[in-house]
Amino acid sequence: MEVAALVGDTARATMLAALMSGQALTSSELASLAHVSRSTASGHLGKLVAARLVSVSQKRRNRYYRIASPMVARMLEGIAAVAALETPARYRPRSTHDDALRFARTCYDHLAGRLGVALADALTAKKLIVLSEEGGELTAAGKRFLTQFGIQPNGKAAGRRVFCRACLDWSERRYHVAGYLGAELCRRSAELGWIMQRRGSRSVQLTPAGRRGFRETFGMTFD
Amino acid sequence: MEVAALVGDTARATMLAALMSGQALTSSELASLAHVSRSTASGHLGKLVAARLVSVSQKRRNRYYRIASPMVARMLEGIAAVAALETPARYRPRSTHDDALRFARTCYDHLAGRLGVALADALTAKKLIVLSEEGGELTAAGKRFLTQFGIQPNGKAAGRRVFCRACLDWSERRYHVAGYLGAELCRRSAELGWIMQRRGSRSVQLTPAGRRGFRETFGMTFD
DNA sequence: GTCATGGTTCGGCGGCGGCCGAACCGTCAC
DNA sequence: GTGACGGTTCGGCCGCCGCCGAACCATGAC
Repeated sequence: MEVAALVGDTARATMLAALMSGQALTSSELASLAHVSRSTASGHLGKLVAARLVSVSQKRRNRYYRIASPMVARMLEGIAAVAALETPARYRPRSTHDDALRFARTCYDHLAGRLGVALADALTAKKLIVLSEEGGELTAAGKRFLTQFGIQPNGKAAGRRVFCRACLDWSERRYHVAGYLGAELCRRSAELGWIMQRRGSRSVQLTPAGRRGFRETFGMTFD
Repeated sequence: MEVAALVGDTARATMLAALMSGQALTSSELASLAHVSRSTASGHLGKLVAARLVSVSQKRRNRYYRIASPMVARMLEGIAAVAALETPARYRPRSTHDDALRFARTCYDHLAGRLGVALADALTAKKLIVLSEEGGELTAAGKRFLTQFGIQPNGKAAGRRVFCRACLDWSERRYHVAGYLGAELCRRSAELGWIMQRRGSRSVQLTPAGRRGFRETFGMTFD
């Protein structure tokens, strides 16, 4: 299981966590996020690429790294879920950044945290989706709704991956929506300016427009 | 992600892999399987228990270790699936033990390998279950069949966990049946003497009775 | 009681691998 | 051309952690 050993190193784990935002990041950015020198980061990234955990693409002078596949993302989710369980009632430092992550973040390509779980709850309550640990399904009403919301229920990308899947949220310990649907919900929310993501961070900010939009469209409230 | 670091060590990974057979094993057995001294194994197991990846129970003079939860098992499956992908077309040593594992093994509590995938295929072909990446479902015919086969579709344990779930088989790169149904199919097959498991190994042997049984009951053939 | 067995703890050894800075290589701007 | 910038490679240092054997502590058989 040398894969686990790769993920086991702190610096590499930090880089992978940053890449789990779904963004493509450069070697230098990752170096600074992981608090190591560029040379060290380069070495780590080389190993990750060799192991096919991340892929790299050249754009002008920069090299952009990203998670290699949804399968890798799922593995990392799984590890994070177990890691989150592991801490019993112990003292938890709770930085403000942690709080931000708990509120809303991206999980590779979909929304997670309180926001992600609330969205899943709202969709369920409105009977637009049926979500269970085994997967998820879109209702007829859901199909109509999505089209109206700006998501193609039959988009060309939809056929190539799981349509709707429940993903265990490590901070909320409940499920949120992943798969094609989860990714599209996240993409469309960003497109509408409801959420914004800082570069190099997984945390997601809810804009005033988003606060309004999620309320009016999904009946969600915050605090 | 110190969880990954724990799994990353060769000796611990070997122990976890052995425990993924679903059996409870003693410290000494795990030491010998991982080719380390008892003292070393004891240290490793202490860490795994502390991290809640494995649990331990005392029976007479022996301490029995086992995977702590289905969630941990799922995480390990996920890592194994990625690890199996990682190797491109490279040279693969292929020992006879590996071949045995590829043919049939347990994956925590259900069947995997060619046998596991073939069973999933047979159940699907007979329209007893519907299996997809997102999960699985039992048909009405499936419910009748299971009862007759000796599995309670509504057993008391069924409510506490996912009923039917698709688990990615790392050797076949296709799905087999996991969840309560997967576990019950495995349990019942062993009960009928169709399969046998060697202690400390994940590999599963198909008995002559099993060869007959799987053929007559599920229409499966081997080689 | 004695002896055997299963398991953990302790102390010390050794090596893998992560870390850095310096040097180096391309690409781009000018 | 020169200089700036992003990235990788190299060499060497250092420390963590996995390893073992020996001692120790149980429990159980007799």
